[in-house]
Amino acid sequence: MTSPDLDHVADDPPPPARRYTKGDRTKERIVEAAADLFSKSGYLAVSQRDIAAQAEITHAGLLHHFPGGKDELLMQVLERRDADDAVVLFDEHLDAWGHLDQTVRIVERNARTPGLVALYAKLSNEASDVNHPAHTYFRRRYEILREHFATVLGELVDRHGDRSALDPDTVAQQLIALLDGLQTQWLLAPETIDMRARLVDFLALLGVDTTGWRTDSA
Amino acid sequence: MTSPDLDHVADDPPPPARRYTKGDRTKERIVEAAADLFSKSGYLAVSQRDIAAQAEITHAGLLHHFPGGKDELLMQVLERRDADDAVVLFDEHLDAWGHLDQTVRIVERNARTPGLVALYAKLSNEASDVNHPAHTYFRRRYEILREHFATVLGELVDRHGDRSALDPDTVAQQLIALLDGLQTQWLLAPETIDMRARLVDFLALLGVDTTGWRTDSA
DNA sequence: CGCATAACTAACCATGTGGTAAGTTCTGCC
DNA sequence: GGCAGAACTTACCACATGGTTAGTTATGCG
Repeated sequence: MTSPDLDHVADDPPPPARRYTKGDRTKERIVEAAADLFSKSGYLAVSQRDIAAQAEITHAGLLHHFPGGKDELLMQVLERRDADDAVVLFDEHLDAWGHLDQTVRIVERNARTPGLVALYAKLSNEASDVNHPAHTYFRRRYEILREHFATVLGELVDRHGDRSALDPDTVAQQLIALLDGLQTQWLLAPETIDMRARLVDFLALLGVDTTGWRTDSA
Repeated sequence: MTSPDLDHVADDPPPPARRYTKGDRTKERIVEAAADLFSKSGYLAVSQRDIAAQAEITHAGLLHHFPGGKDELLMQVLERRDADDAVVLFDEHLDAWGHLDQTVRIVERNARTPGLVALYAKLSNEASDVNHPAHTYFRRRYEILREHFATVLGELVDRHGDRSALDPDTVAQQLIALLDGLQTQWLLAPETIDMRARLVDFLALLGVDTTGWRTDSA
C-alpha cells in the first residue's frame, strides 16, 4: 500500500502507545470478548470456543494466553471492572454524602450498561456454590462493600444523627440488598424499574437529604 | 414375605392413596430430583442424565415422562413451589398486617431451605435472558409480587398513614428488592446475614410496628 | 389370565466441550 | 538479517450432552 518509509511513519511510535506487545493486545481483546459474552449469557453458558471466536482466535490460541481457561478469564473480567468501581467508591477525599452521591452515580452508570449488570447479577448468585470459581471473590466483595457502606452510614449517623437507633452495619446490608434486588427486577423489566429513583427513595427514608443532587452527569 | 391375602391388605387401598399410577410416582420422583439438583447447581449446570441418575432412572426413561427435557422439568419445579407460596401469600382472610406477618414467616422458612432459595436466586437472574425458558415466568412472577405488596402497603398507608408521601408501588419494588438482595448475601455468607431481622428493620423504617410478632413458629 | 399399553432400558448418534501435541507463522530484539 | 521465542493454527483426544430408535419388562384392567 505505502512505501517502506511511510509505513514506518504509520506504525505506532515505539515509546508511548506501543509498550504493549502484540500478545498483550490480544489478551485484552480476549478479556473484552469474555466480558461481553459472560454479560450476555452468564458464565456457565459460555464456552472457551465462543470466547475465542468472538476474539477472532482459535480456542487453542486462547488457552495459550489463559491456560486456566474460563475460570482465569472470569477473574480477569471481574477484577478489571472492580478496579473501575474502587476508584470512585473508595475515594479518600469524599465525605459520607460524597460517597452516597457516588453510589447514586454508579447506579446511573449501571442503568446504561445492562450487560455488565447482568453479569454480576448472574454470577453473584451462581457463585453461592462453594466450588464456583468466583465464590471467594464474591464473598470478599460483599464483605468489602458492607464495610464500606457501614463506615459511610456510620459517619452519617454521627453527624446528622436524627434517626437514632439505626445500626450502620445492618443498614449497610439493607442498602446493598436493595441495590442487588433492584437489578434483578430491572433486568427482567427495565421499563418498570427506576433503580436510581428507588435508591434515592431509600436514602430519603434513612433521613438523607438528596435534594439538589444532580439527576445525571453524562 | 406375606401371604397373598395379607399382601392385598398391605397394598395401598385402590380408592384413596392409590390413584397414582406408577408413572405418576416416578414423575414426582423425577421432579423432586430435578428440584434438588437445580437447587444445588442452578439450571444450566445440571444435565438430564444427572437428574435421571438421582431419580434412579435412565435419561431416556426421563425423556419418556418429560419429552420437553429440562425446560419442562424446570417449569414443573417452579410451579410446584409457587402453589405453596400462593396459599400463604394470597390468603383472602388476612389484612395488611397479616400479609406482612406471612411474609416474615416465608422469610423464616426460606432461611431453613437454602436449596430452594438458591434455585430461585440463580434462576431469577439467569432468566433475564429473553430466551431463557423461565423468562416470562419470572417477569410475571415479579409483576404479581409487586402488585401484591403494593396492595398490602397501600392498605397500610390508608389506615395508619403516618409516613405521608410513601407510594405503595415503589415501596413494593423496594421491599421485594430487599428480600432478593438479602438472599444473595445470605447464600454467600449465611452466618453474617439475618434475613428476617433485616426485613423487620425495613418494615420498622416504614413505620410498621412489628413488636409482638412471633419470632418463630416451628 | 391375558394382553394392550405404559414404563422403561440398551445402544446408538451427532454435536459440543475442555484439553493436548505438534507443527507453522509471526515479532521483536540483538 | 537472522533467529529465539512468543503467538498462534491444525488436528487430534476423551468425554458429556441432548436426542432417537428399537427392543424389553412391567402394570393394571377387562
